[in-house]
Amino acid sequence: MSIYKGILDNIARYVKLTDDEINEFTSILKTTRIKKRQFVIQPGFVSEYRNYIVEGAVRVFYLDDLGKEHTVSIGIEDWFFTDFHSYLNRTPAEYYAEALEDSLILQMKYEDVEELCSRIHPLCQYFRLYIERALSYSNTRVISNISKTSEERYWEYVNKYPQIANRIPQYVLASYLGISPESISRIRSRS
Amino acid sequence: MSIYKGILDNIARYVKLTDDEINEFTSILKTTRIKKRQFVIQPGFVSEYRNYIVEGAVRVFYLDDLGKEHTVSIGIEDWFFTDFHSYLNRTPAEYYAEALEDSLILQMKYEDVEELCSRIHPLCQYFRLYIERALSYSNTRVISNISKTSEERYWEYVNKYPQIANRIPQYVLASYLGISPESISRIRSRS
DNA sequence: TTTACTCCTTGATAGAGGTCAAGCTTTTTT
DNA sequence: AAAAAAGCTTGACCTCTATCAAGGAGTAAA
Repeated sequence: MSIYKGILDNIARYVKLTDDEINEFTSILKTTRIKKRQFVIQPGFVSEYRNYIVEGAVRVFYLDDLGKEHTVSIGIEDWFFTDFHSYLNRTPAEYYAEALEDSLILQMKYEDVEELCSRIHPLCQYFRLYIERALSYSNTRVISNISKTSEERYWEYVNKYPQIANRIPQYVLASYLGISPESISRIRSRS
Repeated sequence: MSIYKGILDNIARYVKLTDDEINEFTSILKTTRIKKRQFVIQPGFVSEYRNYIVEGAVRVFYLDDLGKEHTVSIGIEDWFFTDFHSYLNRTPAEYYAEALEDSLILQMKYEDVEELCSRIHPLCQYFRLYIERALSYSNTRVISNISKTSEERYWEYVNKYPQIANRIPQYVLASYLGISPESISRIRSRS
């Protein structure tokens, strides 16, 4: 089974590409294996790629002035990740992306994506439709952060993504939800 | 000066449209005037339109079970707003959109946008590029919410958007930042 | 110029959740 | 299998900020 099956199925849920277009698209994909705890993106370096996870788990996080980690995104199979600001503006990244497990990812360079999107209309449609949904999800997360208690956010996440919650360290989930690891531990013990 | 100047300039910052394409695009725009305190989107009704603000100010907010308001977005001239989840999935809205001033907006129906985007490649590009930046901004807001104190978030916003902060009621900004109005008042009095 | 909103401020109080510290458990490495 | 590293739990304490309550200021309506 092709390594590209996942991403091509993902695209096919939104648009229909011809065989030629599929070939053009897969030709810009770089396959990369990363070991657990290895960094794919680091502050100071431009995040050159949009990354798609074929297998494994990756988190993107911000390290603040006090040395505390704040997780921007947690991705498993069939998720995209990058430091979007760095990727779009070709400026040094502010975030780290770290493999939480040995992972296999597909990387597509900014220039290649832009070139293909400007030439292949359906591919442009795909990214537009995909990202509109990502934005809708991000809005939900913002509201959850400002309107819900730590306990509510924790159970909401665990119920919505049990397969992810059971797969990642609790301190990562804590830093994603904006809760201290100790509080997560206490929330769990309460029930 | 045309009422469409703002949105066409916005598009022109990303892509070049032909005169015919511009005409097709402007033909789907519905011009709507809304009075201060009037609702454009309400829970229970599908958010049919992507809305662009020509003149005025609009906020989108969520009303929780306890009757508290949580502001999703604050927009002034040259901003888009909608309940994206409702708009994309044709499901009843969960948010309100309320005019903070008498406003003039341009409304484009989901079906019309999709039809044009599937036919006019540069327009699809425009929305893709625009929304990628919106997503990048949304990520920044998430990190700000989980990593910064109320006081830091307040001054960050005021320094970044002084023209908006001075134009909207403080309780709206409070509910956007996830801070109580009383705390905002105390933060201000502290300096 | 009263009346009535709407919005903002200030004080008192309480509680959610952060921090620090120590010990325990599980996983990884050698 | 022992050692080391990584991750989780629990207790004590404390701080930030939400909440409740009351009053003040500014604006719009009558």
